[in-house]
Amino acid sequence: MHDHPLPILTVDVVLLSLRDGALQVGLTRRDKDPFQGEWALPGGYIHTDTDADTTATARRVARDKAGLQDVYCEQLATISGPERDPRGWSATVVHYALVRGAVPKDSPLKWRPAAAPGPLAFDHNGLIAATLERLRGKGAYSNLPAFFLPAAFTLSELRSTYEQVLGQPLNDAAFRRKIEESGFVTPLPGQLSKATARPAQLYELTDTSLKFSHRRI
Amino acid sequence: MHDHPLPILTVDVVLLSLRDGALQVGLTRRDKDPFQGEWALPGGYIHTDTDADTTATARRVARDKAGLQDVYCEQLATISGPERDPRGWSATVVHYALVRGAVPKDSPLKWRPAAAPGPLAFDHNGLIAATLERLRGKGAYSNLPAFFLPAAFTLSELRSTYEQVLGQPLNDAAFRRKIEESGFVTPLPGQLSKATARPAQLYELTDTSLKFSHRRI
DNA sequence: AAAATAGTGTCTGTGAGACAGTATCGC
DNA sequence: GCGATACTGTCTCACAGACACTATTTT
Repeated sequence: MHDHPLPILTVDVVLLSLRDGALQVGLTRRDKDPFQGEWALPGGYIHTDTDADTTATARRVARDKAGLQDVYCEQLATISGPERDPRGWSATVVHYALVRGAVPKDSPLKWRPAAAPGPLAFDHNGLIAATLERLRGKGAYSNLPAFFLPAAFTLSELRSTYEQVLGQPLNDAAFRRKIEESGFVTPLPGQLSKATARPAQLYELTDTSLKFSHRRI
Repeated sequence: MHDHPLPILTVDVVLLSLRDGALQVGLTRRDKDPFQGEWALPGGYIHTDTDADTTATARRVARDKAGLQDVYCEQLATISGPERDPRGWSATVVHYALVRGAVPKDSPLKWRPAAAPGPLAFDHNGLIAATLERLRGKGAYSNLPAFFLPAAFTLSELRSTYEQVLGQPLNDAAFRRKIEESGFVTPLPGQLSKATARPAQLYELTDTSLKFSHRRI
């Protein structure tokens, strides 16, 4: 059929969560060689008997290795080469997954700041950096950052989330205008948050799928 | 090492060229099963002894199967699943490659309109459609469309290229303003095109690598 | 001169940023 | 009342589209 050996093919998942006002990435400790004992992104092999595609593999990894059911998962890119894995020529289909709301207390992962996760196995530091860059690019024109929030949220929380994802402060009045006109969110009638000062209107995502805006948020 | 069989991993290339005022895609006829005799994207297996990564594989395919040396090549995505190849669970790392200038006369490929390439093997129609979508998205904010042009070009040719890629007409005055301010191109001093009417200033790309603009072109 | 393409100047509407001002809570 | 957070109204500047206008070539 073919006269070239197939490369090692894996799926790695950059699990991201918004916690303590900063993007955090979920890491696991490797229990086998190569890089045994070092921190790494959760990942695994494709189960050709059950996985519908590599995104299904990523979802399975998030569920089985991290206990996370409710994530927004998307493919980032495939990174490959002869040197990145000591076992030989390898390719990894990298996905990123945004955790909705707070991370469960019993999460088996270690959560580290995504901007400075510490030294990791393989080229995983680079994969996280590439994910953050993609997130910044896509987040400025879509409802992607809202996938970090629980079902109901205030516009102040939403703006703060966009600021964390985009890495820059946003003008409050302009943000409200643009979000209003984007149609990304719908107010929950009568529901107000119980904040420390004046209560704020609660909103939910109009559509929980990825939506784009023709304007920059 | 692992108890799951490795999927079939290939690299497919969506070769694109601007010809006769429309985007054309380069196709090859399959000489073996599956889909023997049908039209398909050029592709192949990774040569783990020589290829530095999957983009190197794509460049090698463009060179050996299409005779194209001077292409801009970039990864699109990895498409995978149990059904897309009758031989079993497979993944293909799709790249797209933009051919600079005219296609050589002796190109062994058949060139078909990218918007309507006819029925193709595997899921290759979908891969072409996804490439066109990516091209539209990326082309509106970058110098990507200019990679279809030869080294020297006029602003009218550049605008026409952007219009082909974006699929919509562009305002001439606004286009000149935006291109001017983007810094994407540099005038070639004294050189003028020998067009049918008034000669036009010739330009070249300031930087032949992919550059982004903060404004929409 | 007419046709054709290249290139410029100017008006206008839209939208983003800035920021002051108002509203509603806890204390 | 005061502080804090939520929200709104308005001004201004930047920029995109429209389009008329000028410029330079071939025929």
